[in-house]
Amino acid sequence: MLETAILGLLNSAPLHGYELRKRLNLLLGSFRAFSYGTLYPALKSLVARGLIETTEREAPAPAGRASGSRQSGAKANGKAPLSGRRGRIVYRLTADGKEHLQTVLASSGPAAWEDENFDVRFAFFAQTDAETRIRILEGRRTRLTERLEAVRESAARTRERLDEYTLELQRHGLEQVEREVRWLDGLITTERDRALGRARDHNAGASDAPAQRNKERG
Amino acid sequence: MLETAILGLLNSAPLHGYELRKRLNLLLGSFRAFSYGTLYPALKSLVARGLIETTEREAPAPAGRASGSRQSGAKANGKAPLSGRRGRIVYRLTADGKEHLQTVLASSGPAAWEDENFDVRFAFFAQTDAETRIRILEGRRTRLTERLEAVRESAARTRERLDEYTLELQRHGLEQVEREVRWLDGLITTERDRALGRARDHNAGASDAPAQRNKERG
DNA sequence: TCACGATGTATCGACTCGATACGTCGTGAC
DNA sequence: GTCACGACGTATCGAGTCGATACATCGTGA
Repeated sequence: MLETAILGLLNSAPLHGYELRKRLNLLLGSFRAFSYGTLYPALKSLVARGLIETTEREAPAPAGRASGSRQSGAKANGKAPLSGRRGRIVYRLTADGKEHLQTVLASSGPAAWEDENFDVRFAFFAQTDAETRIRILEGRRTRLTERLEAVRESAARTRERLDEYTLELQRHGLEQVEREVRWLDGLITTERDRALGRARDHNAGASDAPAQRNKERG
Repeated sequence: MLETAILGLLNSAPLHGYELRKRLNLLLGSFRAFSYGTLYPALKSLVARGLIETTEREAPAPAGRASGSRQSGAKANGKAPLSGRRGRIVYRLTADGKEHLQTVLASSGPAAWEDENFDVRFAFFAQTDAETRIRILEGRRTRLTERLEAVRESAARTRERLDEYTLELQRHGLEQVEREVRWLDGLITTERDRALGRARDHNAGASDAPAQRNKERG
């Protein structure tokens, strides 16, 4: 769900719509690509509910009418797209919004591992505590294996009625889901190992840097 | 696109809505699952445009008011769900519909290999001629590699700003798409081999059964 | 100078889903 | 027997989303 993604991004830094969309689509990569027709109504709704607020920074070229040169160091670095453009609408989390985000990120019900939500929840795992991460991953895994079972069963009942291309499509779809399950297995193992590592560190009092992956060199 | 899928299914046999949806979701397997809220309006639109027509067969338990026993051999076989229920609305292709379907199945433009259409087009490859099949597969492949390139590029520009979970999500997404490309490569090779086989058979005058896959035993 | 592309906000129509409503029919529990 | 439950069957509604589009500013380069 878009709203969670917006809140999650704004939790790191205030952003305006255009930049928000770019980061959103970078965040979710090849999975989804929210459009403005989705983004702007969502922002409006969030403002109306008091979860985010607008801060009209970067005033629209004040006083000096149509004169060309911009006043701030706009293209000075040449990298940051956050240069002084024109009346952009920058959104920021309110206290209510922060609270709501924490509630959502701490939840691990079915809503968290359904198709339309899982990737967003996963994208913000860095802001989610370890037990919730594992619960969501396991819920997702169960969900996928259930679907796998259902498809296999209904396919077995009607196998001979389908032409080869339909069969190939089904076979490919099943394979994709199976691969997803194996991916989840790897992630769950990693999370469990980390939890053990943290427990051990807690006993022995060592570093708390959980950033390295145990399968990185494989 | 749902409409193409409906026309394609009705091209094999007349069906009513409920059965149509079941076959639709079996056909597309784990990819999509059209709901009634999509199906019935689409049927209505197709009827309005004269591409399909309703045939009110299987009359609604005529005359014999509320008496229990059904008159036809309803559960006699126990397998066919097409037994004599109650006033079902059976849809059938019209001549216009058949023609439209042929036009659509023969087309191989960008619309055929975009995300939302490709799987439906693929599901009806058995009703599509070989050159169109290859063009669609190659178009799809090009589309995916373009997207791969775009995601890789934008990821390279912002790699260090992302946390490990976001990176893992991106990596997984890229891997899925890469696998899709390799799948397409295999299909394209198979199609090309078949085309050669057909050409050879045409010269030597042998069988025209194109059903076996050349990678089945791999 | 002026066309073009990037930046930026915003809306509209079309499509789709999930939930829901309503109704028939067969089956099995009690 | 009867009654609840699940399969079958048609249909609509609200909400979320996309793609196209509109409009405006600004920088760049032909």
